[in-house]
Amino acid sequence: MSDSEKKSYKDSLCLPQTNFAMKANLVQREPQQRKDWDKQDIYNLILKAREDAPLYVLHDGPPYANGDIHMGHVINKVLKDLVVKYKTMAGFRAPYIPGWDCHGLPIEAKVMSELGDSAKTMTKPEIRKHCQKYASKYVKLQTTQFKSLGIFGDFENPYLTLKPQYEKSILEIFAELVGNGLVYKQLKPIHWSVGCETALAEAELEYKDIASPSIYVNFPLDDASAQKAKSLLGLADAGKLCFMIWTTTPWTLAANLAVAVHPLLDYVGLTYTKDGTKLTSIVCAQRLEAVIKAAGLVEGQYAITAKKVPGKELKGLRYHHPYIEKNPTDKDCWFAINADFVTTEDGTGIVHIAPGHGVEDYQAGMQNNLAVYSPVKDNGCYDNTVPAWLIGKSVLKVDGEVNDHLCKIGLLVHEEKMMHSYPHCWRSRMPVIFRATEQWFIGVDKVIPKFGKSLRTMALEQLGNVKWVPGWGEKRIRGMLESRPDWCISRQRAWGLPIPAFINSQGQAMLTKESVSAVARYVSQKGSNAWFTDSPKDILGADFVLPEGFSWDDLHKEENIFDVWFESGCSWHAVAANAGWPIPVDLYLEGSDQHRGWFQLSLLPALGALGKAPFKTVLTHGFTVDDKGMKQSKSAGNYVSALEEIHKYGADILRLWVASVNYQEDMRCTDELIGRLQEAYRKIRNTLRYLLGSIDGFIPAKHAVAYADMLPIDRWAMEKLEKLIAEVRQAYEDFAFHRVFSLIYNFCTIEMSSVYMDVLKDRMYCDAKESLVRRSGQAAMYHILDSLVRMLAPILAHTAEEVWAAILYKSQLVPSVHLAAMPELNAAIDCNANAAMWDKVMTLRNEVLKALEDLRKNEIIGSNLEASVCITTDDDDLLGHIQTFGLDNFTALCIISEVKIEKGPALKVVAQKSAHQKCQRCWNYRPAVGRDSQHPDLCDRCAGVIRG
RNA sequence: GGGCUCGUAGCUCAGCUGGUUUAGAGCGCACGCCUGAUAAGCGUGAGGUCGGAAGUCCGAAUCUUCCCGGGCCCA
Repeated sequence: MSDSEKKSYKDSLCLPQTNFAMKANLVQREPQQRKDWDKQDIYNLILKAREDAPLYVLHDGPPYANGDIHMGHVINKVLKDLVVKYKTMAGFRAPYIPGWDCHGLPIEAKVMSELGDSAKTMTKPEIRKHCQKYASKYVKLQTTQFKSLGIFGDFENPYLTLKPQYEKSILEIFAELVGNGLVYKQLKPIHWSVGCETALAEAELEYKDIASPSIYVNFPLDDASAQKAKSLLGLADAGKLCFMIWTTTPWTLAANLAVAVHPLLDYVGLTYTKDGTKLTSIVCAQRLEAVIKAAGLVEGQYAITAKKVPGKELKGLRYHHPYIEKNPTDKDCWFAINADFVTTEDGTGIVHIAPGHGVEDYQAGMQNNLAVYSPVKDNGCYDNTVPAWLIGKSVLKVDGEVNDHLCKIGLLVHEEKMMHSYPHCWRSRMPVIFRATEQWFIGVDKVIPKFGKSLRTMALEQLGNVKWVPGWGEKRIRGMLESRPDWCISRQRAWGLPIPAFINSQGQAMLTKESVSAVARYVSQKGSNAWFTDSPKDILGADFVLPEGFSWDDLHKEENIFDVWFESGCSWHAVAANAGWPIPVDLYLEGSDQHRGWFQLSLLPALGALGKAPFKTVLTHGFTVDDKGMKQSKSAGNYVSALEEIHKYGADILRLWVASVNYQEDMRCTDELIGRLQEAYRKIRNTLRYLLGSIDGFIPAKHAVAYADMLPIDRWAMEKLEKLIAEVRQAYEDFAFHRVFSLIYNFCTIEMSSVYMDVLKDRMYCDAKESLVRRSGQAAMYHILDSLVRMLAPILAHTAEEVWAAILYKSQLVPSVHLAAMPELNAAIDCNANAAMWDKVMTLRNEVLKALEDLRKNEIIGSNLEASVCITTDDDDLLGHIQTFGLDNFTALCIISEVKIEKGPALKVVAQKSAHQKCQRCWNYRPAVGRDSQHPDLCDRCAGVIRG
C-alpha cells in the first residue's frame, strides 16, 4: 500500500476545527479588543446589567498625577481589576471609579523648575494654573496607560482631588473635624524642608546615610550650682565644673534652653586637664568609658569621683550657655531637667535640649515650662536673635563654624564624623531640619465630646472590626497608630486646597464649623482658586455672622494649604459617600506602605467625622524587587519599565504575571520573569483552542449528555472540573489570585493536556461523528471550556473575551464574558465519590507509561499505540476498579493498543510490541485488522465508521 | 537603631495548629517519542535537606533563641 493511500483516511476523521488562532499576537489583537469594549461602553453596560445586584465597592486609592505608570501601578491596578471583574461575575454590582491625587509638592516643584525665573513674578493663581495643567496632562496620560492594561472603570468620570466638588467634600469633612474640636494651631517643631521652604509630612521624607559631626561639649555650671554639684559628688578640687553633652547637630546649640538627664541613671564627675585648664565633666556612669575614649584621655590623666549621683538629684542645676550671654526667651532657661528618653546607647547621658528643634525636646520643654525657641527663618538661616557671628548663616552649613568657636573657647571636648541615616526632603533632596513653626494640627488625643473618645482610641478600637489581608496588617497599623504624633495638616505652598481659616491682625484665627462650611459652599462653585482672588466677604458671604473679636475690616485669609494626605484621606466621602454608597465601603487595596499613608489618613478623618472606619476590608500588596530580591531603581539599572513590558508582551501577559505571584510578599520582577509567563499563557491558550476545536459541531441544546450518562473518563474530567471550580472560587474569595492561576494552569497542563485531551483523541477523531461516545466527550469538553473561560476572564481579560466570542453556542446569552457568571457547582457531581478508584487507576497508568519508556529506549516501539501490556497485581481493589472502569477504557486511558490484567503475586507491568496489525485509520494495533475483506487495512471500529 | 514582614529545587508556588519511611507540583532543563492540536502534543529523568547556627522534643521545613540576607515603614 502506498503512502498516499494510507493518508487518505485523514479526511474521514473528525479533527478539531476552529478559527481561534493558535498564535495570540496579543500586542496587535488587544488594542482592537479594547476598541470594541469602548464602543460597547463595556463599563456602563456591565453596571446597567447589574443594576439590581448587591453592591460591592472597591474604593480606588488615588495615584499621584505625575509621570508614566510603573510596575507598582500595574500590580495595584491589575489586582483591583481582578477583584472588580471577579465580583462582577460573582453577581455583584461592582463599580470602579478611578481617581488621582492632583495637588501637592511634587507637581508644584516640577512646575516651578520648568517655569524657572519667570515663576518669581507670578501670582499664586498663575502658578496654580500651570500646576493644574500639569496634573491634567498626567491624568490623561495615565488614563490611557491604565486602560491599556484592560482595566474596566469609569475613566470618563474619574475623581480628581482638584475638582471643586472634591474640594468641597474635603472641606465638609474638615468642618466636622473643626466642629468636633480636633483642629488647632500651634508652634511646634516639625520636619522643615529648607530647600522647599515648607513643612513636610512623614510621607515626604527620604532617609539617606550622611556623615554628621559628632561633638562632645562642656556646658559650665554657674557658681552656685557648681558648689552644690561638688558636694553631691564629693569633689574637693574640681576645676571648672561642666555638664558634658553630645550632639550631632551643632547648629541647634544656638537654641539650647536646657540639658536633660535621666532621673534614674547614675552620674559621676570626670576630672582632667585640657589645654592647661582643670575641668570636671558630669557624665552618665554608663557612658564613662566611651567618653574617656572620645576625649582621648589615658590612664592616669583623669580621675573619676567615687560618688555617683542619680539624675533626679541633678535636676535644677544651672549652667551657662557656651556662647550666649542673655536668655533669648521670655521663660527661664539653662538648667538641668529630667527626661525618660535619655538613653545610654550613645553620647554622654546628658542631652542638649532645644525645644524649637526636636520633638522630644519640645515635649520635655513643655513639661518643664521652657519656651519654644526657634531662631531659624524659613530659608534655614539664623534670625537676628542669635549672636552676631551666626546671624543670617545657613544652619545646614554652620556646623563647622560652631565647632571652631566651641574649640576656641575651650568647651569642645571632642569632634568626630559619624555616619547615620538622616531624613531628607523628597523633592529638594536636601537634609531636613526640625524647626518650630506655626502649624495646623489634628489632635489625635483630643477627646471628641460627641464620641467620648479620642481619634487614637477610636482608631485602635476599630482596627479589630476591619478585615486585614494579610492579617499582620492590623499589627502593623496598630503600632503606627499607637505612636503617631498629632497630624500636621498645614503646608506653606501654593498648589493645594487652602486651609479655610481667617486671621485678624492680633494673630487670632477664626475657624469654626460654620465658617468652614461657608467656604466649602463657595469653593464648590468657584473652585479653590477663588480663595486667592476673592475677599473674605465674598467667600464667607456678606450675611455670615462673624464671631466675637473679628470684623470684616480686619480679616485676612490664611496662607497655608492642606497636606495632600488630608485631601486623599477624605476620598471615602468625596467619592463613595457622594455616590450614595454606604460607608464603610467593602475594600481598600493598596501597597503596604499605605498603612502609614492612605489607610491611616483615611481612617482618622472618617473617625473624626463619622466615628467609624471607611473600609470593611483592607488588602495590601508588596513591592517589586529584582531577581536577587533587591529594591529596584532606575539608577541601579535593575528597573523594569512597565510600558515596555506592556508593549512587548501585551496586557494579558502582565495580568497573568500579576495573578501568578504571591503579592503579599516582595515580587521578583524582571523582563525575563515576565517573559516566562508567555509559556504558561500559550499552554492555557492552546488548551482553550483545542477544546474549542473539539466541540465543533456540538450543539448543547441538541447533543447534551448528562454527567450520569457520560463515559467514565468523561466523568473523571467532569469531577476534576467540579473540584477546580470549587477551589478556584474559594481562591478568588480569598483574593488568592496566585492560587487561581496555579489551579487553572495545572488543570490545563495535567488534567487536560497530558491526560484528558490526549486520551480523547482516539474517540474524538475516529469514532462516528454523531456517536454517543463522541457526544459524551464533547459534552464534557463543552462544560470544561465554558467554565474555564469564565474562571479565566478576570485574569486573561482580553483572551477570555476572544474565546467567548469563538464559542458558537454560549451557556449564557451575554455580549461579553465579563457579563457572564462564574461557574456554579453542579449538585449532581460528587467530585470525591470516585476519588479512591481514580487514584489507583491513575497510579497504574503511570506504571504502564514507565514500562513503555523502557520499550522505547530499546527502540522496540516509538508510539505508545504500538505496545501491548500485561499487568499482574495482587491488589484485589485495583482489579475490581479496572473491572468497573472497563478494560477497554483503561486501554484507551493509557493510549495503547492492548491491555491484559490478571491476579498475580505482585504488581508487575510487562510491555511488548503488539502482535497485531496497525489499523491505517486509527493507528491502533488490533486483532480485527485484516478480517474485513472490504476494508482489510482497518479495525472493526473504523470499518464500521467508514461504512456509515 | 526600632516596628512589621519575607527567605522551601533555576523560576512560580504547595507543604494548616510539629509525626504518611527517600520534602511535593507545574514550568524550565536533559534525554527520548509522535507528526491527524504541529512556531503544537506526549513520555522519562536529573535537580532542594527546606537562608545559617543552636535549642526544645522520641520526632522540626513546620516551635524557641540567636545570626545572616532582603522588603516596607519609621528614627
